[in-house]
Order: sequence, then structure tokens, then C-alpha cells
Amino acid sequence: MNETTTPAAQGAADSAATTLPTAYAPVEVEGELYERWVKNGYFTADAASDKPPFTIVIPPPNVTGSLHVGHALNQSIQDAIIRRKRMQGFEALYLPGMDHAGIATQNVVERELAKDGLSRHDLGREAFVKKVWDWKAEYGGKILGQQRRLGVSLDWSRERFTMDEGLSQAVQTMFKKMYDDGLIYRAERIINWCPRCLTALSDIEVDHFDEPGELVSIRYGDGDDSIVVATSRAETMLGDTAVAVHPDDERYQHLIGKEVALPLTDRRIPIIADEHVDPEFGTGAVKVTPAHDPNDFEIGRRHHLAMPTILDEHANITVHGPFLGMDRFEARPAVVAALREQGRIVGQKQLLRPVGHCSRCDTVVEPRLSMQWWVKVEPLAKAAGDAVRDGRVQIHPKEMEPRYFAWVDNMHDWTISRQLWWGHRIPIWYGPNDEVVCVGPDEEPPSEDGWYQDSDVLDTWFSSGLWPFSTLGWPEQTADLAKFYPTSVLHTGYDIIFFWVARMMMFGLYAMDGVQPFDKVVLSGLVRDQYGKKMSKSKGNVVDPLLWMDKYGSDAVRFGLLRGANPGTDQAIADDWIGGARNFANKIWNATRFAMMNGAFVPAELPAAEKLTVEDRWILSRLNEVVAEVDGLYEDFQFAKAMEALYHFAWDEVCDWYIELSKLRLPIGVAADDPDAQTARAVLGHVLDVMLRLLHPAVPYVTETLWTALTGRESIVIAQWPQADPARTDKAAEAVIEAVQEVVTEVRRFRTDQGVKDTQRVAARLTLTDAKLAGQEPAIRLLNRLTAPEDGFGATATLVATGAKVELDTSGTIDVAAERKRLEKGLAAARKEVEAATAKLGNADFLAKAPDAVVDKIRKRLADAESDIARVGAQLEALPSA
RNA sequence: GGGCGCGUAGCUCAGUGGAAGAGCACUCGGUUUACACCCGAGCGGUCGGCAGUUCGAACCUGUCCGCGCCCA
Repeated sequence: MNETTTPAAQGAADSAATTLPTAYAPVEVEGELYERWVKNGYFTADAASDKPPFTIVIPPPNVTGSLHVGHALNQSIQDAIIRRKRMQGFEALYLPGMDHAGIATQNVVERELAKDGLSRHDLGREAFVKKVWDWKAEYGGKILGQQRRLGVSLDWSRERFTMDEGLSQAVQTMFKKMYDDGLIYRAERIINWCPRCLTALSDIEVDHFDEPGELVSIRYGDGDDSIVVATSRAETMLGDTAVAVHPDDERYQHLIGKEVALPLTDRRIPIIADEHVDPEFGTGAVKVTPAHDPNDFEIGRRHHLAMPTILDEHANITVHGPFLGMDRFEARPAVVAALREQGRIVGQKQLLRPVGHCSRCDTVVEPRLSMQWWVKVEPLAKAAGDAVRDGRVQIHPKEMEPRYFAWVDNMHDWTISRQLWWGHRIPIWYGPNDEVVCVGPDEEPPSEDGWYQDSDVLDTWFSSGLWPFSTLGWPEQTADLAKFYPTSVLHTGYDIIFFWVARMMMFGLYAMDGVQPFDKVVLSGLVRDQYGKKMSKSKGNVVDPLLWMDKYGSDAVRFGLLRGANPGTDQAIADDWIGGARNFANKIWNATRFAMMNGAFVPAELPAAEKLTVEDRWILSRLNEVVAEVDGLYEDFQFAKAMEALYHFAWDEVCDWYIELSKLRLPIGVAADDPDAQTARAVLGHVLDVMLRLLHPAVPYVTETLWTALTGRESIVIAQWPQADPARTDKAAEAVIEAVQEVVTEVRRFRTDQGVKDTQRVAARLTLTDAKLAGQEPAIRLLNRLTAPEDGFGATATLVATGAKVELDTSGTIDVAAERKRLEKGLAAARKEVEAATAKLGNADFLAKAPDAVVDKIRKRLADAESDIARVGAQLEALPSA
């Protein structure tokens, strides 16, 4: 609040006012403003600065991606946080970048090649990887330009990519450290396999949907020794190596330990007892296919069963016989038909069951037994959980904690090897005599004959998980790392809490000697369509935020999304919402325009107390309250409420009342040096200055345009964040304006009911019955378009408002019926009020047990209602009979 | 099947024990020292049902109904 306006700047502002168009045209100013911000270095953080750091790393979007509405929400939130911190005097770093999205990117480039009938194998590994880099250079990173468009204050000088030299070093360093610590191991397990991408996937890269299927019951064996099993994947029976029953299941006691012939094959398989079989499910007997089902794999391990693989990498049958080479979905009915021919199908039932799909290409994943590299997550996950449990890392909103714990406390080991070419190649070398060597970043790999490197690459998440510190230079001890780690806030949608938060926490705590990667985790919800439905391509309800930016401006998109951003909860959004936000931008545009047209300026100091009118004291009091409220809401990440408070203040208080009242003091032609006009100009300028600064983190473009025009200063981006001044609180002034509002609204209602046009001036005699209203007659007259009674004044209607009696000469008869109806409605409400309050006050328990403050409130309510009844009753009696 | 959450105005949502709120939509009326992307006034709700606790319940408890999401 110590901003000053130089006379020269004021002159510039005056001329700017005359050139401000009547409506805000965002698209015309946004690009230019953003370039200027970047060029002036406002977003470039300085590691050598004395200011306390505040860091947000952007959860890196995918290099193949483009900005969707969820990104737009998240980045609006992150930018609102960081811009406020910058204004508060922190050394604010908001670090941009992207991840290399192994599978997605490889898929894109492979599709390109496929157009020419080529596969990556035709090119060979090295040429293919080069091709991907070429693709990235030409088409990748579309999202970065879209982020600029949104206006987010990212430090582009620090842009990072997970495949960059430095970040690749970090990956190799991390792998080596974990390998040496025994946290990375190689093992043959059941993994999720995508038969289209031809790679292993981790659990979180698989999406489960319910799909219709058929549960078939198959009889294995014959006569007394036969046993019936049920399956929805009949083709896997070719790989069965046992039938399992619960050890206590009395139905099968006589069969445990015996063998049964496996149909369609020449094999006999044992009937085994295993505690994990649910005797209640189906027949209580299950077929066991250890190489193609995770549960069966565990049974197989416990019982040392053979684990034959019956599907190749494309999920085609590899078992010799009639099914050889069939795709799994072809083989399924074929196997059932063959079994039916033998009379072995004893039941068929339709059912819905969850089916896993590759999150990148939607192909049904196949559980597959294979050798992969794994991260042993247990110690890492425990540390990640403890960091939250002991309060070093706070999750906002707190209600999201159980979701986090559910993840970190139940995490399975993580498959990190991918059978891809695009990514960080696993730094493991195998020797001719089964040697295995992990090569660190500063080491030379073995070059003797017979040595070769593991052909797999690492999960993209292995590198993204390092993001909060690899982007700051780790493993080098850089100035950035010293200054900006740990980061301050990690913000993302709750739907991917396990992607970002859990992985980054595990790696950060481990790599940085137990120092958490971020102090706070802030979670927001999903953006849904206007009916609250999740957006999806198949539903066709996906909206493109860029279209909204074209139509309404970036600020409108940001404000619209922030206004719905209640912590951790989903929000519905639609064109109308964004349009409303655009209207709001236009409203503050025009408020500032009005102010500047009337000579408003930002004073070095507010006028002395004795110069301030009651409306000045009121709006300054409210401003101070709003500063405190909004500041607290931003600090608590309650953006929806912060936006609501600002919207209400700007529109309903500043525009609808303060500016309207200011017209009394700033009439056309008022002298430039009129003392009271100067006071009004100073207060109005000050209020707008502070209001714009409060809004700036949410709506950077329009506030920059208006603020620089109003103040003549360099940029609101680097302006100081407002601080509340409790000394400005003035409850008495607030009460006066509230009383004015009551009278004015009551007269307006009367005028509307009587069909008096808004523009029509009406002669009236005012009798102020409330002492608070002393001196407010001109204000009431202005806002109600009431002229002074002249000779021949004859009241045709008398309105007894709460604080004033208003006798009006409407120059004609009034609509008695309409007036009677309205008054009777008021009377009925007051009577109901009296009834309710009387009942409460007649209740001894209430009087005895309710707090005094509540009892007093009810007493006051009763008194008010009774006086309303008297007032309105008198008015009714005074009406001419209809 | 297990866990978490939600049901408040036509729509989307605030509201954690003391008079039911907002935005949008809707109705009526409007060329006002900025703004029709506007101004003024208004309509609209047994707070999912039932039962309980309490002087007092949208809010606490139980139960039922409906709808999401995550995990098996």
C-alpha cells in the first residue's frame, strides 16, 4: 500500500483512460504481455538471491501431449500459488519441463513408420531412437506453447526434459545407488504384458474396466475322480499344471493328492490343497495356470509346479496341436467348442468381470511370466508414509491422507524394465560367464568380447520420480539444488496421487538423505462436464481449453476453473461458466475504466481520516477485510472461496455501491482540485490497486493491463502483495452503508412493484428515522432517483422502510393491490418469525441451556419482527381501500 | 467382495449444532457519468427417506435408498 504514482505516470494514465476500449479484448494483449514478462526476466529465479525460496516443479506433462482442461486447472492453481509468493517477496521458482513418455512416444513414431510399411526393427535401435528425437524436435512439446498461452509464470531458462543429458545422469546414478543398496533386483514374475506394445507394464499403467464375459465350467477327469473347475479364460487350460482345492473342503478330501487327466492334452495334473482357495467360490475347485495368472503363480510357487508358457509375446497360442498360432481371443471359443465335443462343458454363465487394459493403447493386457527388473518398494514406501505420518509433509486437504496411505502402505514391488527402445537404457552389462555388472555414470562399461548391455529401458516413471531434484541439478551439488530443494508445493489431481506423490516421495527421501522432495502436497479434483460426468473421448464430452481461450481469453479460463476449485473435490465446468468469468474480467475492466475517466489515481498515502466520507471508510474497511480473508484462503489453497470473495467484493460492493456512490462526488464537470472529489479519486484508485493485486495471481493478463494503466508503473507481476491493515476496520461505517442499502433496496422494490421506470425521477420527501442515516439523504436520493419535493408536492404513496419514511409523489394513483400483496407477504413472514421466536423464548430448557448470546439474538429477532409488524401494519392501514 | 466419498434451488456447488446461500438458468422492467460481457427487481428448496441424540439438526448417530471413485 505504499505504491505511488508520479505526476508523469498520472498523465500517462489519463491518456490511457481515454484510449481504453469499452470492452476487454484479451486475445489482443495476451501474447505481447507474456513475451514482455519473459523478456524482463520476471519468471527467472535467482539461486544467489537473499530472498527465501519458494519452489514448485510442474508435474511434467508428456512430450506427446497437448493441454487439456485438467492441465489448465492444475496450472492455473500452481501459477496462482507461485505468483502470490513472488509478490510476497519470495524467490519464486516454477520449473517447467516434460517427460519422454516411453510407450506413448514410441507408439507415435512407430505409427508414423507404419505408414511407410516399416517397423522399428527395419531401422534398428540407433536409427529408431534418432528418429524419435527428430520427431520430438519437430512435433513434440506442443503443450509448452499452450502453457505460455495460459500465462503461467514458468522459468523457461530452467526447462528440463527427462531424456536430457543431466537428467539421464541422474537416472543412471539413482539406478546404480539402488542396485548397490539391493533395492533393485531382477526376477522372473508375472507381469502385465501388452501384446501390442510388446512390453511389460507396471500396475498403474493398467486400467481396469468391467467387461462381459462367459464363465464356463469344465469337468476334468472322469467318473468318481472327476472335478469341475470354472474359468472365464478357457484357453489358459492348455497351460494348467494343477487343480487346487481348499485343504478343509470335505467335498474333495478323497481327491487331494490324486491326478486327473487334463482335457485336450496328454498331460495328467495333480489335485493339490492350498489355503488360498476360496471354497465358497464356484465349485470350490480352481484350475491353476501359473504362467498366466498372478494368483496361480503364487500357488505354483508354493507347490513347486511347472510353469509352462502357452502364449507368445503377441498372445498367440504356442502349444502344439489344433490351437497353435491362434490369437487368445480366437482360441477361447475354439477350446470351449473342443471341450463341448467331449462333453466336458457342464455349465456356461454370462458375467461382468474386470479386464485390464494397456493405458496407452487400450489392448487387453496379458499376465505373463517373464524376467524383469524390479524396485523393492517396501523400505522406500515406508519412508514415504512416515514422512506424512510424522508431519514433515502435509497433504492438503487432509481428507486425502487415507488415499495416500492406502497406496504407500500396500504397494507391490514395481516393474521398471520396459521392452522399448525409447528411454533410459538399463545400465546393466552381462558377461560371457553370466556376470552381471551395474555401471555408474562415471564408469566405463566392460568392453571385452562377450559383454553386452541389457536391451531394456526404464519405466518413464523412474526418471519422472526424480524430477523434484534431478531438474535442480542432482547428482551435482548445484546452487539451484541448495537453494530450491526441498520444493515447497507439489500440486496435482488426486487421481494420480500414486503416480506423482508416492514415486517422488520414495525417490526424494532416498536420494536426498531423508529430506522430503516437497513440504506440501496439494490435491485438486477432476474437471468434469457440465452434468458432472467424467470427460472421455468415447463420450465425446471433452472440452478443449484452447477454444475457450480463443473465445473468452486465458484469464476467463483460469478464473472459471479456479472459481470451481474446492480442495480435493471434482468440479463441473461448461462454456457458460467460462463466459461468466469473461464477464467478470470485463467488469473489472470497466470499473477501472470508469475510475480513470474520472481521474482516479493511486495515492502515496490515503487521505487523512477527517477527509474520508462514510462510504470511503466503509469500502476501506471492507477492502481490509477482503485482503485478510483472501490472503488466508490463498494460503490455505482454497481457490474457489478466494475467487468467490473477490468476485463478490469487486462486483457487488465496489461496482454496485461504491462506484455508484462516488458519482455523487464526481459529477461531470467537477473541478480537478475539488477536495472531496480528490479524496474519492484517491480512495477509488487505492481500492482498485489493491483489488487488482489480489486478483493478479488468478487473472494475470487483465490485471496487468489495468494496473499498469492505472498506476503507470512497470508491472503488477513484481508488485507487492497487499497486506491487511486492521486499523481500517470500521464497523460503524459498515452499519451505515448497510442501512443505506436497506432503504435504497426497499424503495427500488417499491418502484418496481409500482411499475415506475428506473429512469423516471420521482419527487419524494424523506424522513430519516434511523440516526445512522443522518447525512445520507443525498446518497439515497441519488441511488433511487428521487428529486426534492417542490411546490405542489403531494404524496401519493408512503413507504415506511426500516430506517426512513419515504413519501413519494408518483404523479398518479398507485397500484394498491400490488402494494397490498407485497406488504401482506412481508407481514406474514414477520408473524411467522414472531411465532418461532416466541416459542423458543417460552421454552424453559432453551433459556436454561442455550448460550446467552443465542438467547439474546432470538430476543432481538423477536423485537425486530414485532416492529416490522407494526411498521408494515401501519402502512397497510394507510393504503386506500381497493 | 473390501475401502473411501457424495446426495442442499432447474443445473453446478458452498454451507461442521443456533434465522437455508452463491453463480448460472428462469420471470418482469430498463438507452442511468464505466460496463447489454450491463443495470434494477423477483420467482424458486419438507437440505435423498426413516428413526434417534439434543432446548435446538442440512450439520452428530443408526438404518434404508440412489450415485460416484479406488482396490481385489
